[in-house]
Amino acid sequence: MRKPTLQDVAQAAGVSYATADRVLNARGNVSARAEARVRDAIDRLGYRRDVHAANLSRRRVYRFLFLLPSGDHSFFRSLREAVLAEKAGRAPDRVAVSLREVRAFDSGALAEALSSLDPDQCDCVAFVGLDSPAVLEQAARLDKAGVRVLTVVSDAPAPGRAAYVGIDNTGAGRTAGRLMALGHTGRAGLILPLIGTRAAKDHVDRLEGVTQVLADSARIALLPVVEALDSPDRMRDAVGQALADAPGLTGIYSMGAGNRGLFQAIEALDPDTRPLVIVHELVPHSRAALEAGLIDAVIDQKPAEEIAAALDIMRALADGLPVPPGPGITPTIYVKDNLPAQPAPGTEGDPRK
Amino acid sequence: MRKPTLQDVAQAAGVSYATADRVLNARGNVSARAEARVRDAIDRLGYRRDVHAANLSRRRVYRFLFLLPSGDHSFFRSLREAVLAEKAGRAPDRVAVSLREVRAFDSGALAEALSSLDPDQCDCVAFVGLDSPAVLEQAARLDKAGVRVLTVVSDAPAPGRAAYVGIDNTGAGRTAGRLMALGHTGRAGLILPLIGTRAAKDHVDRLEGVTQVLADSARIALLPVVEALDSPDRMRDAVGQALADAPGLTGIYSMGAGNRGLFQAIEALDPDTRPLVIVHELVPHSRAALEAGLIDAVIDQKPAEEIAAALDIMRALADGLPVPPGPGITPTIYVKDNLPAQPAPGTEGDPRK
DNA sequence: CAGAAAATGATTGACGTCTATCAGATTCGC
DNA sequence: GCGAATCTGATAGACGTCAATCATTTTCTG
Repeated sequence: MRKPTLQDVAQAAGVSYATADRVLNARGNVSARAEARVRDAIDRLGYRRDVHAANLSRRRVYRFLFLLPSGDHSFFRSLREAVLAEKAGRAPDRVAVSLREVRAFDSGALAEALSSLDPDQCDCVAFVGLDSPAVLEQAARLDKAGVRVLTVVSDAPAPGRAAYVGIDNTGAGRTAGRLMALGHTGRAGLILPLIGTRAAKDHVDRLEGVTQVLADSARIALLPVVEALDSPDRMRDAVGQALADAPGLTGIYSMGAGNRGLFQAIEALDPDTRPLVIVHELVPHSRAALEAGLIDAVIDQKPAEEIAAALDIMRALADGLPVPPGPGITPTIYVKDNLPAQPAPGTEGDPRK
Repeated sequence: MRKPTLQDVAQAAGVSYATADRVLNARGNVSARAEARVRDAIDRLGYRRDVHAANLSRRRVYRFLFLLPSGDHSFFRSLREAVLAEKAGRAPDRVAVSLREVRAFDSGALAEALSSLDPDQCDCVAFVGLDSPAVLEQAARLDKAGVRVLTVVSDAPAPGRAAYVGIDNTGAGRTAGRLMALGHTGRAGLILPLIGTRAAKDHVDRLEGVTQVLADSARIALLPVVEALDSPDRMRDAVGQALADAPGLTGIYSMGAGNRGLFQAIEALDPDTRPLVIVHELVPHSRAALEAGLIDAVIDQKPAEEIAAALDIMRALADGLPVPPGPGITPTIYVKDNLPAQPAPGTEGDPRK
């Protein structure tokens, strides 16, 4: 009743251990007949290779690399922190995670970083997708060289890309729209959509989503989109301007970053009549604004979960297993009352013994 | 630069492998001096025991048991399904998960099940907490006998209970209240609170939460609480009654189960003027109601994540590690647009090769 | 049918740890 | 300082797999 070993398989197949091993590890020099018998025995016995024993024997270490945007955007920072946190936690499982930073939104730099990657030093790379020919080409090259490639946060339609881990941004935009509509039950509204840049696919997708949902409701109108380039200063000015121009403003939906400026503008308003505000990404500033009642909801893509899910998939890819399905990452809605416990700073890592 | 082995530690400490092993595994018969030298070497080298090699050698299998409520409540069913799904996925990691069903809310049955547990057959049990002396006593007994004990979904203040995995239900109730308030921006409201039973702590906690938040807003009033005992029929009747009695009803918050009856009652109303509806737990019925636009939001405690988190903790407990912090489970808000992809039925498990 | 090529079996030493045994060394009580 | 108790070192065989070698058998080729 014990789990069958390869020895058992060999015996059941009527071949030697060596032959069973040759089949299992595709070493060649096996007759079709013997291979069939072994495969059959594997099925019959329900044999599963003991990955841990195997990894022990071959001294295997999984080498995974994250190429993530540098810069001090809080969201990218939390992505990078999530990687470092996982790094410590996965070490006992023979997973060596490393992190390299590349200039944000710079497809040239990303392609360069990918091209300098030695396929013998890395089993799997993950990066934030950028739709550029050079990037796609490098992804294909790595795939051919035996390095599994996956995208996170934002997809890139590279042919060799084995998986994407991230949220559906159109859905996230629709979610924001749904909340806006909820906040306008029984009354008319005028909403200001703030975007970082039209060049960012995720921002555009969110815009499309919110537009879809709000188009349904005749009473809610959208002002023209303002591009604030993820800059707090521009953001503050743009919001000030909009509030002055449109006194009847009832909602603000910010699809990009740089929300610090937005919060400053709102702080100046009467809390009882301020517009309904929804922003993206739970970072220290947005969390504080939510707790202070300056804003109403934050839509988050849970970077820590994203990284964890990516690592699980990288692991499966490296072992040659099918990518586990999993429900994908769904955007989460935070209000003041369902915030996760504040992680104590510096508590990550260092699990003794 | 390789990871140090116990052999390296022994050498660095100037003792034999056998002595280092005696220290590491607390086998006794070691002088204080030798022990100190070994401990020091462990620290200096940053030695970590290779758990996988150790488990291989000692043929260890983690035996974890979930005692979960039986019955066909969708929520309990999804809990049980989550356990079965994890069971397959964790087998390669030497984790043997088993599931036993006990009558829901029956503390006698739970205590009985706990008492019949053989400490030699199980490393860790998880159950849905019930605050009864018999249950607490059994938890303490098991803890003494070396079986780690944790509660899920609902806590029990047992002294031996090593961890609780579940959401903060007061927070969940507040979250619902916040959404209700959002849906009543700029207008007055009258809300019907539906509860399963006052005997269930989680229901009462949610009620307290929603009351807290709505007390702040002078324009929103709460009707007297209706106990529907998680029964669809009672639920339907209660809602029908309330709609007749209070034509100005603008919101319904259902804190318990049996929402099928609620959905039936709402289906009969004019979709444009129906009250705002919030329920708990994303199960097939509530999901369908959300997709159909019958209700506005579902607050979910993510049973699959809860089980996964519980298993991670059980594993850590069994290895004698400190319980990893982790942000706990926060209740998630689902609207029509951020629903997880429907898991294809029967796709779980059976990962070949 | 001989010779070459291909397939198979048998075996061995890792990997890092556990568990056990046994002989030898050190310390202790008295 | 003698026997007993305690401590220490050395070693060996597992666990399930990998990777390699070598001898042998079978099959193919012409």
